[in-house]
Amino acid sequence: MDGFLLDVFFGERKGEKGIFLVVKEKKSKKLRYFFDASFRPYFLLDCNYGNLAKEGRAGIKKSIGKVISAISPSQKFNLTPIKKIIKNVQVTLLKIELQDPSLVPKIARELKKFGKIYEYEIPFVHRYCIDKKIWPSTTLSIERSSSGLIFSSADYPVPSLSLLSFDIETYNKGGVSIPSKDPVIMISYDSGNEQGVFSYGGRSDAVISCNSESDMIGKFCSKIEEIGPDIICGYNSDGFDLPYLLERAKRLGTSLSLGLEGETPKCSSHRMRNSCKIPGRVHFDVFSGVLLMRTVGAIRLPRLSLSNVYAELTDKKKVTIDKPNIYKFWKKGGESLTQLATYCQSDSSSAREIAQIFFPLELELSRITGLTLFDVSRATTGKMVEGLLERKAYEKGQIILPKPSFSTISARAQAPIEGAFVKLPSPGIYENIVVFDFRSLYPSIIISHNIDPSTLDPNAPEKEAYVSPQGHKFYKNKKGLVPEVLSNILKTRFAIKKKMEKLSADSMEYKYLNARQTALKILANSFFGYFGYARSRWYSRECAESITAWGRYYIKSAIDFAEKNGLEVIYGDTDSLFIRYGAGGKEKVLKFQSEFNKHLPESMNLELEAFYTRGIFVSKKNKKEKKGAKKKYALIDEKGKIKIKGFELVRRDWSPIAQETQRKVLEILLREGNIKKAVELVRKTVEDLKKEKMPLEKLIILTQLRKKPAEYEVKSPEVSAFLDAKKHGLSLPEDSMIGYIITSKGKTISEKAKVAELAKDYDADYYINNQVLPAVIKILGALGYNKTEFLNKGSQTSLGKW
DNA sequence: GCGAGCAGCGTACCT
DNA sequence: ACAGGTACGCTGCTCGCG
Repeated sequence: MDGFLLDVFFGERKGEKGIFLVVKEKKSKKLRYFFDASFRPYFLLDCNYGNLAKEGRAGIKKSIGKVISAISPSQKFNLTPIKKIIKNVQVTLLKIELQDPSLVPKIARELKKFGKIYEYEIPFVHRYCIDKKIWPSTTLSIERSSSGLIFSSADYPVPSLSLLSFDIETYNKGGVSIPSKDPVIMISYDSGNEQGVFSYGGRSDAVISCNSESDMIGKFCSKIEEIGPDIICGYNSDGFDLPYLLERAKRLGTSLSLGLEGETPKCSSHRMRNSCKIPGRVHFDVFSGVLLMRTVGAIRLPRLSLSNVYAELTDKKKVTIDKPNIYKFWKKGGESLTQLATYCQSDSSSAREIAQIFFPLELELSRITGLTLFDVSRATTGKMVEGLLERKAYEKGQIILPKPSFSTISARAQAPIEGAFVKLPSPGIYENIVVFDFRSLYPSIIISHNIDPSTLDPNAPEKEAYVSPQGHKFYKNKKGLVPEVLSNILKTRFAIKKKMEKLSADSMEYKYLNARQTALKILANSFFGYFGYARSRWYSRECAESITAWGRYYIKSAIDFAEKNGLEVIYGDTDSLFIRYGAGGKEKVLKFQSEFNKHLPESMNLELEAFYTRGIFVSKKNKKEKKGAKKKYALIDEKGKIKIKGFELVRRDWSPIAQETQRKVLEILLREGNIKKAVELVRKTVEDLKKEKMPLEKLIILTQLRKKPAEYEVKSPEVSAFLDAKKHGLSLPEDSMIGYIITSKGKTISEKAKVAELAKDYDADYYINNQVLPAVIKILGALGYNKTEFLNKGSQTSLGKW
């Protein structure tokens, strides 16, 4: 049978316990389960197998037997020798096969006394896929034999997968809905071809009327079964919709059969995060896709609410509703119910739209890493790298390194490695700037110097090794695991990019390739972090610090080389350098680039990022020494496009009025170079603030509380605003974004800070002197505009400080 | 008792 | 729960002075 491997999970169904594969059959295009109970979980023991006497073996068997008889007496086990490479040396280990995966870590720990244990904490589903050499989210052929399932590759394209989104509304009279008492009042879905809203109680043409909550849940489940989607998605459905529905169904004594063949979702909670499987389909929580986008820097939003994310990704506004009154809309019925239905439907539809944007990327990440779609969509980049390395290590016959112990993790975390180099800029405004950067600096360093724990050897002869700036040696000949995996990733990505050049950007092929190259890029950029990640299996301090040391070496070499060629390097950070060039200087900088590239290893390259007509660097604030500020600059390119980094206006913890004023000042200076106009603008803003006519929403400062309020040592304005709000009976979730305004009442700034909902006025002096002026003064200062000038022409009071 | 100066906390940014 | 480098506001302390 040919099909697409949608999911692999371990569980129990119809009395059968084991591995289930969920496959979309090629012919029927239908989903079906394949059950395989033949594969045994196992771990490895390094007990000096070659010299293991009979008594030793008997001792091991006895120990295993002891644990088994205490927990699960009917369990069988099996011992066989197996060869693995540990640190470049082939050794024979004892493979201990068991029946129940949950016994693996327990028995492994018991056998520690006989030697070092390995591969006892590999998730069973992943273990199965690795050993069976099957890749989730790919097509394959399956045959059933007496000894379980047999796989071979099937060469046909990935079928299109159907995606249905849903959303629920809950009764919320008491503020936050509590699943033990507040019913689900509405459910909507969108499959692309079909939308619908279920509700009960009131009547409206916009809803399919149900008799009760449980009738509604039943009708929803029937609809899912009828449509039979491959993927079910929602927004934060791991954290809210599915656990809520499950709890309601349980209380109502009804089933929530959203899975294939009536299976019900299974929710589990792991380290604060909840996840819900829907057996036989893939439950894709769009929110986890959003989190991934945030970690790779693709989106940056103060709040990751559905409406914010939707607006950011599609440039469209979503229907909204007065959320605290949702229960009233429902109760009222009629037009109100229609309104609520429209809102609920729009939540489903926008979640689906976002899911469609992310899905191709998630699919490729799954295909590349070998993690299931379910797992990869919930994985951090560290988990993805780990999954891929586990597989590749197995393919090469290498041992999968163990997870570090708690004490190892904390020891690693306490000794951070030295990072990148940042060149100190001189404050000022510059004309004609060119920016060069090393694309994929760290990945290319890893490849060109064969950096890997297995190639690291302090005793390597200098001739046979790459020697890092601190003297770590890496063998040149035998290719390391990470360099090998990484160079395949980069090669593939390069080939894809080349292919894309010939395609039109709106073709299906282009979109698919773009998702694939993005997935490869995300992975490539994660390997360095994984070496230095305290919880990493392949952690290597030497590798991580060699990478950054070589990184510093290369960027400094580029700067030196440029300066030796008479060029002025004004700034550089990690892998980039900013050069000022004079009249006719374009050829000169391009010549520098090509000359410099001749000195680099093959896989490394300094590339031209862009030419800029003007740029501004400022000095640091509140420091006596007039040093330039790093990681803060504004540039305008030859097409008039402005790029701003690090300034207050890109930081959400500054008020919109300060951000807006700073943006306008930078724009005026970059586009027109008109200082007077910029100063005039600032003065006008200050006047407006002083008249106390500034709308309050322009004064809201956003800050995230990253700890529980009680855990703070210092009572900062945002903490103080939170506590004040709580005193006023406002229910704000802990660990959330606080929007506050500095009001006029109070002595310290913290006392004056009130959450936006409670603020009635604002402290003009604070917004002038602590927000707007600090945001612009350094910029104007960089242009030789000094405070006396400001004082003379400026209006009295508030400018006095400057 | 009080303001200046500074260290440390804390957040959000850059690559 | 991928890395380190950096800016900078605010609180709360120390210190010197009266």
